[in-house]
Amino acid sequence: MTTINDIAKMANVSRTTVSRVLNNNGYVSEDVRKRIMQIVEETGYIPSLSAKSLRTKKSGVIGVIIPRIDTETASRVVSGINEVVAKGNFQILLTDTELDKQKEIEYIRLLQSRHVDGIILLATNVNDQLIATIKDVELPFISLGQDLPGVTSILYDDYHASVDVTNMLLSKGYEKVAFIGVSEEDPSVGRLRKKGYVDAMASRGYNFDESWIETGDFSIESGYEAMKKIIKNSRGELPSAVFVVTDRMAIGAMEYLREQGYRIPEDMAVVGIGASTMSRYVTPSLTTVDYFNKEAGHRAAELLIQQIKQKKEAEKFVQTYRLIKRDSV
Amino acid sequence: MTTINDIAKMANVSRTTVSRVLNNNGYVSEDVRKRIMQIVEETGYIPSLSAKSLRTKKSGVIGVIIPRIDTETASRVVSGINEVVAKGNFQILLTDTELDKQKEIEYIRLLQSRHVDGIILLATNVNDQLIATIKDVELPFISLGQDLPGVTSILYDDYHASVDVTNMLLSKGYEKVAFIGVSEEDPSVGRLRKKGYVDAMASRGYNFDESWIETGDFSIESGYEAMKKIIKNSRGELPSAVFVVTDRMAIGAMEYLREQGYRIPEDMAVVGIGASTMSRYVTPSLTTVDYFNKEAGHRAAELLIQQIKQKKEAEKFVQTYRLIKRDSV
DNA sequence: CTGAAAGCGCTTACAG
DNA sequence: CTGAAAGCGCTTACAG
Repeated sequence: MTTINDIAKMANVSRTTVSRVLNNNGYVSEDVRKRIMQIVEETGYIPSLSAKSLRTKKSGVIGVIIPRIDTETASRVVSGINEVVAKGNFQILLTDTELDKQKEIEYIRLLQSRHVDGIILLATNVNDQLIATIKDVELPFISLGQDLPGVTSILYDDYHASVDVTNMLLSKGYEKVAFIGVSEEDPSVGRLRKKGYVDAMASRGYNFDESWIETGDFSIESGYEAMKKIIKNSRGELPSAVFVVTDRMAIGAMEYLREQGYRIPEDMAVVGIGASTMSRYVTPSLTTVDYFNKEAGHRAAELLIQQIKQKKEAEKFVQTYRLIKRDSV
Repeated sequence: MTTINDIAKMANVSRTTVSRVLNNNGYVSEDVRKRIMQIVEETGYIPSLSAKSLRTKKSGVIGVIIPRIDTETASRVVSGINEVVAKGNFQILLTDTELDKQKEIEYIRLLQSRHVDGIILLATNVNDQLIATIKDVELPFISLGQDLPGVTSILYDDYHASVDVTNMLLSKGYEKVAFIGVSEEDPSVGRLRKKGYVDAMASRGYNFDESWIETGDFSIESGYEAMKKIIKNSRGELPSAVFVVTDRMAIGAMEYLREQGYRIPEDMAVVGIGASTMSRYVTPSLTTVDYFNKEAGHRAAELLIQQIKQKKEAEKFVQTYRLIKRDSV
């Protein structure tokens, strides 16, 4: 491999000078600059960023921790992050926890040892060990989607989105609204979205049966199963609508309803969250909430880069959302 | 930041010894090992992989170049790659060309400068500059989805899949098969899939009108537009089926057909390629071809890791595929 | 079983 | 405008 020393020798200068032209800083005579650039071209010399990073303490890499990359939400976010970091000449070191909580923690440590310049975490849960681990991180750190104490967090407005969805359903005359959520270990998707539903129902004075509430695990199949349980358990008192906290589970629920011959929305209205591509092309098209995941990714990346340039206090940002009304309601 | 020297001092040993216990090689007395591990725990010391990598010439990072991460195919592949590299304690440095050909080349160089241990490229086109760039790469290199000369390539069986789809349509009595492809700059998706269609039609003695062939750009909208053009241009001679080379474009085509009141498959059968999640939940469900993207990712990662351990000759692997028959035919 | 020394490929004061 | 020297944090023969 050719190194800076080889180039220096070939150009008859010191490696200091080569470094200067490569990084474009400090004075170098036009002559020398040209000579060096020539040689760099000819040899196809590629400087070692490991060495540079060891020396400068900056790697130009930002670490991203996601729960699963093969998910529309995550891939949109990563795409958004990438768009802005690429402009700043950063690359993404991607780690995928495959939904394993323990790995969130492992990867935080790993990314530090890899000397990334900053970390963006898409957490699926919040626990003491995670919080403790993050507290020790001295790098710029952004949490996306979960509110992590002491950490700059970009949040979706889960509570209000959920209230809005429920109210919308109620206003349209669907009084018996069922709910399919996820585990409350996930504060954002599990707890807040459920709380929005519960509060909206209560504040409007509507009762709901416990049998109308089921829990899935984000998969399409779990939405299908949850819907099945709701139908089975609600003898007599069939709900007239179901609010599902993710589009994928909503699609599963629709699948079950279709199989059983229920008409959507006449017999049962369905709403999801996520504005997945699928939500638009399914029949009937699914009413859902757009969380602007890509923009959230942009935001996260911008904030991280800002923090890399200049350390800041932890702040909280709440993203906007938009209800998309379609044919399933 | 605490370094290996700090640990050494605190433990009253040389950094050589610390290195030995950290890497678990060479003899170290049980006593000393324990003492060191203690201190490592207490201080939360995290070794610098940049330094290690500079010294050992191995980074434990593999570079992945994709055309767009927010695409089901790409995210499945990346997920597959990640599953196997993570087991080998590698991480992925992700670069997204955003469909810019020039960036494929830039990123190949960039990844080299970052001292990745190997590169997996998902190319969308094949040109001389790209081939020339790759030839100079001394790292283990795998191409996924395009046949790159001199490079180990994992290929989908585009030609035969395409022949099979066309024959299936023909056998079912759809004699007038239209085709929506992509630019032939993309040898796999553009050229081979089209060739399969053309050859199958010809070898069975079916004629097809040039107006039945349109080109899209992978987007749903482009499928919609292509379908519209086919319908508009084929006055009188309306095709009875359309073979679309990607699911997304097929969904777009279906959308147009539905809007115009054509029944699928009675008035027009539709087939895609990709086995996207959407293809299954759209109405009618879309007949498509499963390319097993995740498995392709596994394969790519396995081969790359093999090559990292031991340099090998370039080989070509053709993945299997499966026709999934559903309601759109 | 343990340590001193060299070196990986860079950058950056410092001096001229 | 240019260079010699130190140092970033590790690992690895080599010697004992």
